[in-house]
Amino acid sequence: MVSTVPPIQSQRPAASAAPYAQVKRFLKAGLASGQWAPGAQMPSESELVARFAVSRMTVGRAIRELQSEGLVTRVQGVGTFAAHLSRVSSTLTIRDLHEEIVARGHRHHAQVVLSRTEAAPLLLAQQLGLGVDAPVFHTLVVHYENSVPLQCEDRYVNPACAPDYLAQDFTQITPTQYLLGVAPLREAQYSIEAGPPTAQEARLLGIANNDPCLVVVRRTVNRDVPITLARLVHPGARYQIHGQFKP
Amino acid sequence: MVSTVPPIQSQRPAASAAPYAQVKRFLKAGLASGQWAPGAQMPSESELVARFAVSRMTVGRAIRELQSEGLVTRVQGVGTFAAHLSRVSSTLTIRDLHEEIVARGHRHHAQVVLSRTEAAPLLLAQQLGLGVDAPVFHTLVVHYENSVPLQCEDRYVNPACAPDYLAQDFTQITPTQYLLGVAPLREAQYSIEAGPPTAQEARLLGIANNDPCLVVVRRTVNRDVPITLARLVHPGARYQIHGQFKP
DNA sequence: AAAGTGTACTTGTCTAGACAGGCCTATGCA
DNA sequence: TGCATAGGCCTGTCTAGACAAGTACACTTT
Repeated sequence: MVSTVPPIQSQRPAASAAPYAQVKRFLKAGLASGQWAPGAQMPSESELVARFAVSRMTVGRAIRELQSEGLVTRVQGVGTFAAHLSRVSSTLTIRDLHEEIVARGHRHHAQVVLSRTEAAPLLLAQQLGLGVDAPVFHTLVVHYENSVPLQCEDRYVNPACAPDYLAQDFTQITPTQYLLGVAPLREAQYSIEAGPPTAQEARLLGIANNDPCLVVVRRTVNRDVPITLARLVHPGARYQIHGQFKP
Repeated sequence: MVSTVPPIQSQRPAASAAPYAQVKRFLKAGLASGQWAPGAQMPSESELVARFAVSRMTVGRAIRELQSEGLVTRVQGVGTFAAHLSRVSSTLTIRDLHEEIVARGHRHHAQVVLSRTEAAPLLLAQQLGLGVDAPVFHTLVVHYENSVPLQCEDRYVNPACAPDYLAQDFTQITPTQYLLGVAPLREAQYSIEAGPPTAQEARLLGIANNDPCLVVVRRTVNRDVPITLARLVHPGARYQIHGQFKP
């Protein structure tokens, strides 16, 4: 057996994390404690290099990650500054409803109310980049969590992107899941608002005509080709979006 | 004058971006075009090193940034894989309302309906980490955009975090702005839901008692000390949250 | 056949030094 | 006084090589 060369880089004790993570933690702690008020200048890279006895690449990575998290601002030639946290931003995730329900340990089932081809009226045609009266697929599916209606999914699909869309059994696979498999997602726009349900939605969801609903309208696009436009209506009393912001 | 050493690193032509950005762009383009379907294995670091004639640190940075954007998944010892975009996630930013209105080029003004100290009931005391019947600050402010009521801000504040809270003139500075200046923000939780306004909120917002409202409940925490609990009620017809997802 | 072993490949991380370029200020000259 | 310039400090980026550690697979041994 060949004798091994003594390791140049000592192995870290399990207790302490990677050096870049330590630097990052130090800076985060200072920001959280108010040591650097918003707008204040933070230690320069070379100061941190000296303090932690690591290379500049390492502190650079730590600071760059904080920057991408929006916690610090950097100006070339000037320095690094604690960011003004004037906005609370967090990653909002809109998951497929089936996934969400199953993750809660509940049963999900769906009821297909409508599944057919229609002629696109002007507004819809514009949204999907089609001509007026061009054929579009239209489905209306109600999703249940433990037998309670939770979402009314009114969806229009561009036939060019998913020609076999209407042939699917949407009690077995959600439209979202099917479309993600068929057309890679490139871009999505959504709006979240509160509003009344339509008469049909109220009936399908088992709520009153003036019960507030959380309405998510989502439009997905792939390489400038619109794929689908969906209106997801949830009874306000049964559905909330939760989020968290944590530096 | 001392003669300069010939540069080892050739300067880049202005047209092409930094090498790490080029690698990143190449990978993004492949993901967008469907060259690597979700779950498919992507080129390894060493392949990219050979293809782009750059160092491993450079391709590593490119891939790591894609990972932090959620576009790829990496497994040590195995490889890098195109991510399943099974969830549409985007950065949701809840901005201070004043900022938001001014950014739209509109006028903002506020009306202070209530500003006083109250004794915390049980549920509120729990949320703010106080004892039952401990004093809390309570403000109720209505925000207007171009003289139309847009938000009813019902807020409770932990006096320990902002002793001078009630002395502020909230027609001049929003509670959010003041609190951000006084107590560095460390953590926020929020929920978004649709619901009816209270009778008082309906009156203040000039809407009917059963008009749907978009309600954001936000709780902010600093180093395990709760700062404030806010209920922000918006008329459903006048306020929407917009978002976008773009790799 | 089952269990262990070695090896190749992959990502994860770090270093020491280098060049590039933006910004600020002190210095010197007109 | 006003302007131009030269340092000095800062971030932005890259390199070549190294060690660490996880995974997969073929091969050997029991």
